[in-house]
Amino acid sequence: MAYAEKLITKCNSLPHIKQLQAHLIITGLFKSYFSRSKLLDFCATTSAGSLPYATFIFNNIPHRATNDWNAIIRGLAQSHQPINAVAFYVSMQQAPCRPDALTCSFTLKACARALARIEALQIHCHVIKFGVDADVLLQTTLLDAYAKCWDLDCASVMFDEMSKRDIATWNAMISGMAQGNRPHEALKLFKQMREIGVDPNEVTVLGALSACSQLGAFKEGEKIYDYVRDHSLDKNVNVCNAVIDMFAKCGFIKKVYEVFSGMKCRKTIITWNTMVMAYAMHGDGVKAIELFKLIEQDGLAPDSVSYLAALCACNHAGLVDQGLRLFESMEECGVDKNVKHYGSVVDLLGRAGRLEQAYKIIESMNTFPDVVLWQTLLGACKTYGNVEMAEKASRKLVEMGSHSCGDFVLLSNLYAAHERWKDVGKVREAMKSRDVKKIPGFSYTEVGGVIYKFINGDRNHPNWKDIYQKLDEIRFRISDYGYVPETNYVLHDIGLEDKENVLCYHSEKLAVAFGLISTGAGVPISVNKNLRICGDCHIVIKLISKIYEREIIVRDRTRFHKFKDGSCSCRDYW
DNA sequence: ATAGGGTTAG
Repeated sequence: MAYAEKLITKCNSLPHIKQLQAHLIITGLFKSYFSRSKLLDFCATTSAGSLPYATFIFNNIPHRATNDWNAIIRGLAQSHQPINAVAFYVSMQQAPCRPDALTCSFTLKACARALARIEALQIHCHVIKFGVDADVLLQTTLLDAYAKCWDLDCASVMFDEMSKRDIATWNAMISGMAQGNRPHEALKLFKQMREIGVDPNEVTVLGALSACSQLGAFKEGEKIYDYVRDHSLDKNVNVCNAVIDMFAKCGFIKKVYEVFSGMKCRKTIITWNTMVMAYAMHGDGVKAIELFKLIEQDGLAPDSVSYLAALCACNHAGLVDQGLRLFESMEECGVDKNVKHYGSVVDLLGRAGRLEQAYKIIESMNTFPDVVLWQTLLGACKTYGNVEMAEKASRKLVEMGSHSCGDFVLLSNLYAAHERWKDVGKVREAMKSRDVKKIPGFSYTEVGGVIYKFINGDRNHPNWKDIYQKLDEIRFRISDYGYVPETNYVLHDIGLEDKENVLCYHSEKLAVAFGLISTGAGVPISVNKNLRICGDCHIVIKLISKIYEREIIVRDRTRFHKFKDGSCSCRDYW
């Protein structure tokens, strides 16, 4: 009775579904589980249906088949509470029917969304127990679930042990690596895949481009863009967005506009947001806001990310009042403010020294401020020497159980600057009593098509001695220009000499020194840092750009710094 | 019993 199944897909509201359900019951088709599960699946997984109603139907089925369970699990896996699918799967184990490959597939999808690694592992055992482990699709689902639950090592083992891999398998592994902060491995896999003759598709290049963005690997990125054009993958808007993002993060703002204006497919809000963010990162606030204003003309509505990008642009360009106006206009534009918008505006006001106003905005929030907000305010207090406000912010951070080293360093240094040594001691004690974590800083730089990674104080590079020697030379030469190390950025509890040493071997300095010794005169040096560039490095690199006559481009966590002739494109406002 | 499942940017 194929007509009933065809009718199901034509339903576009719950009353339609109910009518069809009534029809199935009257004609006796409800008992034939094919039509019934189709109805259930449609009701549980599409926007026309309703998961609660599907559950209601399910509960009224006297003899449930595997497919009935599958429909509900699939619906739950897509819901806001994917973990419920796992609970449902568990209760299915008591039912008379057996789970099949699809049951496992849907449940694994739920595990991936709920970041439930242990549960994914348990389903994996079931997959073997039920004898469906030879299924390539299911193996890929498993691999993807492990990767999404941050167990990339397990995902790799899955991948290595698979006897057959298709394009989706490669894609799952490449995107997994790219999204799991292992961009090197993502690119390695991408190359391997091409070597054995598997043709990347639009999903593959999305993962590979994302890896290039993270690494700032422009040579690799350009090659992928060539491939994209040769294979007409640029008719896919997602691919265009990823290409734009890649060029933006690799520093090629001109290319960004070229790709954007040459797009033949319809732009989405993500395209526009990527563009606004690109100009924000490059410190061109005016251009970013100009693009932001064009969004509506393109028939699209700015969303919360658009506003965040625009606020970020105001931040990086020091457009304080414009940013504030934008922030205040959000409500009437029907866009909800989230903690990131607040963070951005607190940063904006904080940098301008408007600390009281920033504090009031935090107080006015109807959601809980997060750690980052207080850290932002604390940073501004440090800059403007406001001890009282800094204590307020620090107290909040301590209450929230901060384990970040930077928070303690900021407060400690502020006390030290006001010679409140007792308080400095208290902060030191607090640091000892909790397990204060320091996120390791690292930098990438590309020389001759090879990407080198440097960690703070790193001696792993084969030429580390030359690099350190170069840094000594730099230290000597810049002191002629009146350079004094900005030891403010290091905790005041170690000797001055040690402090200078800690600063001197920051990963971005190592990368720049390596660039100086391994590239020819006048060749620009690009460095890519995972954290924000520190104040001392900022000063030193400005001087290097002057003394060594080199253009140095540093991309930090939030933006680009272009150093030339002793000054930086951020105009020391970042 | 029929079919359905995996990979996707800001």
